[in-house]
Amino acid sequence: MYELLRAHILKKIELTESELDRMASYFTPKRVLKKHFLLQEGEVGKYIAFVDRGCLRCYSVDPKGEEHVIQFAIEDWWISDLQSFLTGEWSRYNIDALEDSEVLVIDKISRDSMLVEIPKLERFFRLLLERSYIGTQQRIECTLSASAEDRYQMFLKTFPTLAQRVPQNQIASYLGIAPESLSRIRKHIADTAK
Amino acid sequence: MYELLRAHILKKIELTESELDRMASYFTPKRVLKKHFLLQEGEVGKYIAFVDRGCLRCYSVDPKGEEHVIQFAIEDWWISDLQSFLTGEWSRYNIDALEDSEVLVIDKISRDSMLVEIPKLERFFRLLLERSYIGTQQRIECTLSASAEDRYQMFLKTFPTLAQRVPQNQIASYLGIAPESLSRIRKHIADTAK
DNA sequence: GACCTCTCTTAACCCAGATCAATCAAATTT
DNA sequence: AAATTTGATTGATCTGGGTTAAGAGAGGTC
Repeated sequence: MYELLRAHILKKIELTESELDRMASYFTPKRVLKKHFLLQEGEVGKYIAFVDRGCLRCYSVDPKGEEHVIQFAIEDWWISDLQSFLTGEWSRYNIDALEDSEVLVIDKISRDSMLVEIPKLERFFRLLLERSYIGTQQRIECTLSASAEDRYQMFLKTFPTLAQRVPQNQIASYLGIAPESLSRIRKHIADTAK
Repeated sequence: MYELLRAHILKKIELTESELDRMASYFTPKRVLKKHFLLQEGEVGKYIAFVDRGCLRCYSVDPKGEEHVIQFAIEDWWISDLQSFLTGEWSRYNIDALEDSEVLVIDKISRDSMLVEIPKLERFFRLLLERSYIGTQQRIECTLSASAEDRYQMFLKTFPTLAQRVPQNQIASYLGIAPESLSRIRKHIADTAK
């Protein structure tokens, strides 16, 4: 089950077979069933997880008890509370599975050792972060400048697969709109199309 | 004028004097006067800039002609259109100076050479990106869960210096609210306080 | 000192999207 | 298969913040 991870890394940097093997040996497979947690608010985010199969989300719960989806992750994506992972602070986020999932996790000590043993991976993680950073920045731009309907349209375009797999109310939460509003927006799009 | 940059890097990684010198030699000082541009929409973002003195902003202009501030940068911060810089695509952003500023810029070819010559800097940029990514993710969480007033309060807390230096309408744009609304919010805060 | 230009404030009105409430459909559980 | 839970839809109503418009300081510039 390390095949996807190996391929994922080779897309960004070059590693020898033996480096790939040593890299893989730092990761531990973990099964996360639907509605089970990989991380709960108040814990320390021990792991960074690579999704081998399934779908997870990272979300916060505000004082009113409302959930807000920070991030989704399906196959070939990473998910974690990076802040908690890096600083050792308690997490303000929850990460749970929207489908039965299998992930490969690595803890901080292992990752640090791995980066020392295989310094080429520094580059991999820099590239990965560059992409992630660009993604979040685009999401910010989007919320600053576009209407709820436009944001939904962009979501469909950017993440067509996710849009199929994830419940509508979760997408609404990710976009920062009420589920009822998303329902109306979808109706409006459907009406306009025909 | 490389002192601030040297100190900035030493805060995250260890470099020898000679490595610091070689690092600094890759950067070029550049003066950007108030209202002048470091990058304009449609150009390719050639540089990553480290702010030595002054204050700049990165913003997009939407189809209605409205500006949306993506990022501010003052002394000891970095500013760029990372997407354009990395991919070579045309930028959708503008970067201009809100005050007369001095920055240290590095282009892509130089940065790549620098990273090859001083691989320890891979780590520096990874750490820098980790912080930036965490920051943007927190900003997203904030827009998803907090009211305009709460977002402004958090801004004041997180960036007390910026709040002093930057015009109110720019802060409003950064927070995704109309300048008139921010004015009302400030009045409300003042009224509540006394 | 008169004249711009920018930024901020205030007030009246408006609207996109939230909230509340009821219903329906489709999974899950028992 | 009946009962329960979960997610989606629809309608009615409300509201935070947008929009428009007008005026007021505060620098700059001639």
